[in-house]
Amino acid sequence: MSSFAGRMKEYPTISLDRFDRENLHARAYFLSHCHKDHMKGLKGPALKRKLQFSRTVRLYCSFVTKELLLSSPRYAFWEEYTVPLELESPTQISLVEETTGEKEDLVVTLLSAGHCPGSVMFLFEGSQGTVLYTGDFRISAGDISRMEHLHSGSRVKDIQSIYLDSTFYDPRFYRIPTRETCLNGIMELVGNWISQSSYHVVWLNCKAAYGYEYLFTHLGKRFNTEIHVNNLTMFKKMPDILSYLTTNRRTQIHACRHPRSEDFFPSSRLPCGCTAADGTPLRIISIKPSTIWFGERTKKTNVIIKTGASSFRACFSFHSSFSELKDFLSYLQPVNIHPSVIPIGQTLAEVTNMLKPLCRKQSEVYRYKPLGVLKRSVATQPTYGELLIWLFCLLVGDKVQNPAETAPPVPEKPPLPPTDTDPQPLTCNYLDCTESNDDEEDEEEENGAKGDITEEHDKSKESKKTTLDENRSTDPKWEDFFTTETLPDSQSSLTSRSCSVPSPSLSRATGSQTPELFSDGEEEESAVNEDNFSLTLSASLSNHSSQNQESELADTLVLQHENSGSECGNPRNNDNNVQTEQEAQSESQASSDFDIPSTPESKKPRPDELLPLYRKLAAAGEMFRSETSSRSPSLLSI
DNA sequence: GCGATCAGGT
DNA sequence: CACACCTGATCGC
Repeated sequence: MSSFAGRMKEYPTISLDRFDRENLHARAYFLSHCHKDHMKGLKGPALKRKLQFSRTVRLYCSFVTKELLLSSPRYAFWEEYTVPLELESPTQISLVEETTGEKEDLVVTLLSAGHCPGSVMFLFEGSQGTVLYTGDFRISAGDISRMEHLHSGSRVKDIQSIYLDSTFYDPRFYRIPTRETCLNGIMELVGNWISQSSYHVVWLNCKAAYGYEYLFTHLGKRFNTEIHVNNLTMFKKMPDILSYLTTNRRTQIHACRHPRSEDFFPSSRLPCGCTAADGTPLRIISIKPSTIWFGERTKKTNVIIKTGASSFRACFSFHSSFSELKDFLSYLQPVNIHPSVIPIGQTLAEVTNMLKPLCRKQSEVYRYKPLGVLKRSVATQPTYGELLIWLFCLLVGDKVQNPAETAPPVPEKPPLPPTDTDPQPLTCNYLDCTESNDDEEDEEEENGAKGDITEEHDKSKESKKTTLDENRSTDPKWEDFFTTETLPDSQSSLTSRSCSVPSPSLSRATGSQTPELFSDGEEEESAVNEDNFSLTLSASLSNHSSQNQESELADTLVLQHENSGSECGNPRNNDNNVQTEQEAQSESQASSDFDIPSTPESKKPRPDELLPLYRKLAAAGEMFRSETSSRSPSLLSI
C-alpha cells in the first residue's frame, strides 16, 4: 500500500495520488491509476469546493484512468476538471499560484506502468531537474531500456529522483515469473480443463480490484469465449476489454464474486450460482491469482500450484519483483530514490537506506555522464548503507554481486532513434501557456522546447500534437496500457502501441516462445488426475507445502518453462526459495560480488583494483558483530 | 447524519 | 505470502 504523502521535494506545488491534507493546496493533481489507495481525498468535499473556485487546477491522468474514474458516480464531479494525456507525449503544464499569479512550467510525460489498465508513471522535467514518479508499476527486466522518453538520444536521462513503488523491494521477493510466463501457465491450465466438456468450468478467484483484465482478454481470445463478471460498466467505453466480458452466467470461465461467501465452494458451486441447463453437475476448478516469488532462478518456473482437489493458485503480480526493481534502478541510476511503500515494521528511513546502494554515488554526481565514456572510479567506497544491504542480502540469501558484473543489461538496449528525432514536441496546456520553456539544459531538448508547439516533428510517430481542450477520441485505448513487452501469443491484440522503439531483444524479454526453450527435455511429465488432466509435475517447493496439505498430488505443477532469464544470476541447483544462512554465505563466496550499480559501459575493474575496495569493506565489517566479520574473508577471496 | 479512521476479514 | 477492497465500529464535527 502506498504511503506516499502526495508531494515530491523537487516540485512541491503539485500532488500525486494523494488529495487530502496539504495536498489541498496543490496547483495541479496527477492520478497514476484508479486503485483506492492512490485516491485518498479524491472525492473529498474540500477538494470539490476548491475546484469550483479554481480556474487553473486540474487533474492529469491517462485516458483510461479518466474513464475508470468517471465511471463511479462519486467521482463524476471531476469530469470538467480532468485532463487526460496521451502516453509518451510530453506535455507542458503551467503551475499557477492563483492568488499571486506566480507561474512555473513543467513538462510531464506519461509512461505505461504495467500495473493495471490506465496506470502510468509520470516523468517530470523542469527547473528542479528530471523526476520520475512510478505510481504502482510492473516493468520486466530490460524493458526500461526501451522507454524512449527516459533517454536523450542514446543516453539515459539524468534523473534526480525516483519516487518508487517499493512494494517488493525486499530480497524475499527476489524473482516473480514474468507476466507472460504466468499467463501461459494459466492458459494451459484453463485450456486443459474446459476442453474436456462444456460442464468443465473455471472460476478465477480474483480480488475485488481491477487489474486482471489482460488475463480475461487473453483467455477470452484464446478460448473464444467471454468471462462472467459481476459488473462491467466501468469498461463500457473500452471495447477491447468489454468484448471479452459478460454478465451472462452461461460461460465456462467465471471471474464473478459473491458479496459475502468466498471459499466454501468451489467444487460444488460458482459464486453466481450458475448451473447447467440440463441439471448435469458442473465440474469446477478455482484458480486464485497470487503473488508467488522465487528466491533464485531455477531452470523451471512453477507458476501454478495445486492447493486442493480442485483448487489452484496461479502466479500473478501487479508489482515489480526485487530483481526487476534492481534492474530498473541500476539502469536509471537516479541521485535519490524515495520509496512509496513502507512495509509494516519498517520506517521510511530504513527503506530509503536500503535503496541507497542503487542511487548514483554522490561522488559521481558531478562527473557522471549517463551511458557515457567515463569510467567508474575504483576509489568508490561502499557506504555504511551499502554495507548494511550487503549484509542483509547475505543473511536472507540474496545473490551478492560483484560491482564489475552488476552492469545493467545495457547491451540489450536496442538502437534508439537518432538524436535528431529526440526533441520532444511540447504541447500547450489549455491555460494557454504556449510560450516555450527554455529552462531545458539538455541541448537535445532545445529544439523541441523552442519549436513550434504544433509542429509535427516526426511522421514516423503518431502525431503528438496535443491540444488539450479539443475533442479527441474519448475511447481510452486499452492497449496503451501495456508496457513495451508484449505477450508471446502472436494472435494477441494487445501488442504494444507504446513500443515506439524497435525491440530486437523482445524475444529474449518475453522469452517463452523461442522454440529451444521448450525443447530441453528436462521436464518430468506425468498424468495428474483422473480426468485425463495432464499437467507437468516437478518436485515440491518445500516452502509451498504448507499450502498444499489437502492435496494428495505433487504440490507444484510446472506448466511453463522459465523463460530466458539469464540476466539475473546463476541458476541454483536448489529449488528452495529460502536458503539457510550457510547456503547464502557459500553462495556469496562463490559469486563473491556485491551490489553496486555500475556505470553502463564501464570497464570491469581488475581484481587488483578491487582490492582496496574490499579492504575497506573488510575493515568496516568490524563495525558489526564478530560473526559478520567472519564473512569478510570471503570477500577477499576473488 | 456524515466523513474519516481503524481493525478485521477476504 | 501480500494486495486491494469491503464491512463494521468508533470518533469527531
